[in-house]
Amino acid sequence: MTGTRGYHHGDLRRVLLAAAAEVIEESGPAALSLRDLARRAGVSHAAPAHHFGDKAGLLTALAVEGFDLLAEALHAADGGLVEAGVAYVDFAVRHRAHFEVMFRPDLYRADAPEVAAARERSGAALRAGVADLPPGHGTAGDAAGDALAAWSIVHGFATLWNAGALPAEVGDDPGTAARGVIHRLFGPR
Amino acid sequence: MTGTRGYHHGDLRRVLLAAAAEVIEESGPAALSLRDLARRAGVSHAAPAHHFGDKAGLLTALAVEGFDLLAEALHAADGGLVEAGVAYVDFAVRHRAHFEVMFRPDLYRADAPEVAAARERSGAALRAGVADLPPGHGTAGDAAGDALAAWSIVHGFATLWNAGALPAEVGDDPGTAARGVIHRLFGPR
DNA sequence: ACGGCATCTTGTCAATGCAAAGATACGATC
DNA sequence: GATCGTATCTTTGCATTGACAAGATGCCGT
Repeated sequence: MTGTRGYHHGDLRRVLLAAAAEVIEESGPAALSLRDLARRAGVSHAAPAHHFGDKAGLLTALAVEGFDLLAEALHAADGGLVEAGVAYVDFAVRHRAHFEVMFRPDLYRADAPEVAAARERSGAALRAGVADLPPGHGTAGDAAGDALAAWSIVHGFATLWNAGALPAEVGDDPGTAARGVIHRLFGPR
Repeated sequence: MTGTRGYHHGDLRRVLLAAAAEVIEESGPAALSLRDLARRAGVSHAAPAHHFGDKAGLLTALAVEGFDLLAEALHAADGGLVEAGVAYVDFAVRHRAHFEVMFRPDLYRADAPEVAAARERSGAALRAGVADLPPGHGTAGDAAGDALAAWSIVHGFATLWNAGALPAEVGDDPGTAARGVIHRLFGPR
């Protein structure tokens, strides 16, 4: 099914998305070339256009996939807001390419309905994590504010980590480092 | 001095950097074209290469300029860690193009010595803000941890704001919204 | 068997980044 | 003030890319 050699590739769409993620992870979105992806997949240079229309179309598909993976990761993280935050950072590091594209609206069609739907799914997962917050945590029960602060701190940490902007003393395990940071917001005092 | 017409432009380097920032602000770094910048400046398409070598060189210069502007903004923000954080967010929104490039190492030569120096200048400014933190703020005097948490939350908020990822309820003034978020970390309880 | 349709290919064009080689003017030195 | 070195800018050329158009191939249902 997947190893085909004939005229029809059979799995091109998935292969192209995976190759795109690989390239972006190694060299960033700027180095992405549709023709290079086609070469890697062993198809003609115009084959990707059929599945995604253009470059923005491919990145749109990648963003949708990313938002869905994120929603899944957040749902899987049982253990309150702190663990959801760790899962967020973990996702950003493990799926660096998806994460990078997702929050770069100039690279894809961020207003596409499929994107909005996928984004909403992960947004709901995030809010569910905040709802688990035990009341009386210092903040005056402002759930929206809590969510914004939590989102900001994990998103910022993940972004800085991926950008290589953090000093070496932070360590080499993003999960534990993230936990320490998140505890300053919502953890035990 | 600046309105030259002759063979020599006289101010090309600055004009190109300004035009680049403008283009990036409007359409993102992916839409940046050296030839387009040259057209805007009224020079030949190869003129930019002389000043910056290549595209990465231009973005390197933009990143250096950005780190210096950030250091300046942080120094100017007297009023403790909270105000420094607000200044950080304010910088990211006002100089969105610089900010975007600064934390995208794949776009420029992040290992260039001029970049490291400029980055260190803004890093020192950030740490100076953290040192102002009154002790006994809940955290056990872990300055490095405080700095990391503070940097993460303001960087994340700024990034999400610029990406247009935040819901409309947050409002339209990044400064006040940021203040609310930062207060959850270090503000009065 | 046949026809519709999704999939993939070939060919083409404008735009871009980069490099090489040449033209022009500024400024220091005499 | 003339001359020479050099920084600045232009012209030309080439490989790569994204996007489009038209055609080839094979799967699938009728």
